[in-house]
Amino acid sequence: MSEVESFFKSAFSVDNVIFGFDGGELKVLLIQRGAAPFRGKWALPGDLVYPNEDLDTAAERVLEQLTGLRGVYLEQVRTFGAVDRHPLGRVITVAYFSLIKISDFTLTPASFAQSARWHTISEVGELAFDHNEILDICLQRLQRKVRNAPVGFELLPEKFTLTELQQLYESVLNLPKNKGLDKRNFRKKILSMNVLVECAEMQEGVAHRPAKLYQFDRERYDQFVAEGYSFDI
Amino acid sequence: MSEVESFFKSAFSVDNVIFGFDGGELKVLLIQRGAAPFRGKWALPGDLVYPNEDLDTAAERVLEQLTGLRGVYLEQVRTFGAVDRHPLGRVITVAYFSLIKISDFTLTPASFAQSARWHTISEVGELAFDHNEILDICLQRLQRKVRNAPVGFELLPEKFTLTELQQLYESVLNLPKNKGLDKRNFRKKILSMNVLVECAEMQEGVAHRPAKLYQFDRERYDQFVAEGYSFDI
DNA sequence: CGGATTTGGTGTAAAAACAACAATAAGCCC
DNA sequence: GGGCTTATTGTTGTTTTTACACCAAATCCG
Repeated sequence: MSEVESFFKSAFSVDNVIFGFDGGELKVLLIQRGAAPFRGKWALPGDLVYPNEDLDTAAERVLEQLTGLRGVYLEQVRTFGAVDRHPLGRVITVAYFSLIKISDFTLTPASFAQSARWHTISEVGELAFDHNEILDICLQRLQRKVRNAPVGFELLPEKFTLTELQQLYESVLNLPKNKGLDKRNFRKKILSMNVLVECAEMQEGVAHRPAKLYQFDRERYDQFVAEGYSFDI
Repeated sequence: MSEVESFFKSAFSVDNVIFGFDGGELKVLLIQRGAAPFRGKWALPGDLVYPNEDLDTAAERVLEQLTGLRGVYLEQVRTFGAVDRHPLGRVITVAYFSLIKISDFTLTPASFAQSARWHTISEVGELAFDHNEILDICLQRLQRKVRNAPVGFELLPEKFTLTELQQLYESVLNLPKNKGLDKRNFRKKILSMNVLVECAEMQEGVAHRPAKLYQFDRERYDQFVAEGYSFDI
């Protein structure tokens, strides 16, 4: 223990809250710890930052090693630095959240090794370290962010239906099933922003009337932003 | 240099963007560096975090040592950790901003020693390290925050006029003098929130019609928040 | 003392945004 | 074809936002 203590005299790490959206629900990717402390407990994926590595790079690395994904949405949220947050020494951690299209997620050797698994937010139990607090803060940040920036699309496939988009918002914002958003008003609002383009294709393989597919038009959005527009739901 | 290098092998610091409001303008408190690197350059007040000190505590300490103030508004903003941000080694820094009533500010020995001085935002030149970037990010954060939380009052004296409050918003949000907020609409909006109470006193010593003084009623605000209200300007 | 100067304080009407609400359409399954 | 399931669409009343101009109260100065 004392060697470990000396190694951990003062270090910094990144932890990554990886959100995904599947089956109409917001999920978070957790790993099961294989070593002490908190062996066997679920935790946020994270790692120490290498001496010659930028913080963002470290967060990207953690994400890529676990999911195989690069270039996805990643945002720093806050740094957690309580003196006693790590039982083996002083470790402050910089928390990030990332948004991935869950269908792109592929199991990597690291995800096997760490028994990574998607958890519905509500079914997350007691996590290692202060990871419950970190998850909580990151979720709040996502909830704010999704309302004033078009980041929701990062969680959906390229082409999606308006119903899927609405379910995404209801799930992220944790709105009760019945007391959710009004379908007509939601469509009116999102379409009036002019950042969605209608694809030629329709939904396939469903046992009911197929819906139109839409895509987010980032170029047009960027142009609106340059003109002073601000996304708001 | 090499001893310094070994000391700075890996460390973390806090930097504090201290905002004040005076003469109708938003100001930031900077210090002039007395030692290398960047000797003589203006910089944000900051310090290394002690081994047994929480991050927030370190930020409070930096603030108190420089201004003599405790218990003022303080918020963590972001952590800056580019590998080369500090010329002598790896130092990541956690940026905070704080809001103080500039009239409460008293020069401490530390402020003399560090030649602390208030700078108007627009007249801030090139700062040490990556402090221009930090200042910029913190200012953006303040601009967002001031619109959806009642933090503006932290910059004003206990009792203030509605004109002062409006000037505060215009200054923080950097609105052009003439194309600012509409006086009537601003008053209507802020008063309709019911979080200001009219004092019995009036403004004194002005060479024109004196204005009513108001106070922010935090209790009432907290109660509204508990009921689901959200501040928004 | 009276007029000039300066800032404080107030209301209304038009436009836009928001909220509430339900009936028809299009495909699949049998 | 009939039943099932989800998709799609408009209107109306209410609230919120915006735009806009005049009188009031105090000091200053002649």
